[in-house]
Amino acid sequence: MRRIKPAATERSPTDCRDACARILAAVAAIPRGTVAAYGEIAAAARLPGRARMVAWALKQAPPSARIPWHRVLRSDGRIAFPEGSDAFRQQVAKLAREGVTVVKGRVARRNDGAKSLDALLWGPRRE
DNA sequence: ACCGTGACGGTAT
DNA sequence: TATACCGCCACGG
Repeated sequence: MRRIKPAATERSPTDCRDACARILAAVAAIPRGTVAAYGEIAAAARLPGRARMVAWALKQAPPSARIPWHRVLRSDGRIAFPEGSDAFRQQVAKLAREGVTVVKGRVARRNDGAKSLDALLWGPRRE
């Protein structure tokens, strides 16, 4: 596991060392072609209520870690970046390459699939 | 130590 | 459905 941050922040039980590792692992576990919400990842990383920390972890993660960050969306299925921004377009492109389409900043419902966004988005997750 | 700022989320309006 | 608020937590000024 790579060093996430210099010693400065590694002092409290809530610091990055373990939490961050779990977060990145959770994101890496999202199946290709599916997506998950920041809050979902936080919960999976045993950090309920700390969705913002997921965003932070992804931001500071080096590209070399190859984390599938594009599979992480807001709980309402919308892209977290401002529409039109570089990151926004990049995420849409990456998702499209996995068969996930985005309309107006929000992940589109699968034509024949689930009736609700949740069923589509989180469907692959075990029940 | 205080405070504003987020790749957030849930509830109320 | 779309906003507005407020709770959340780590960072940086």
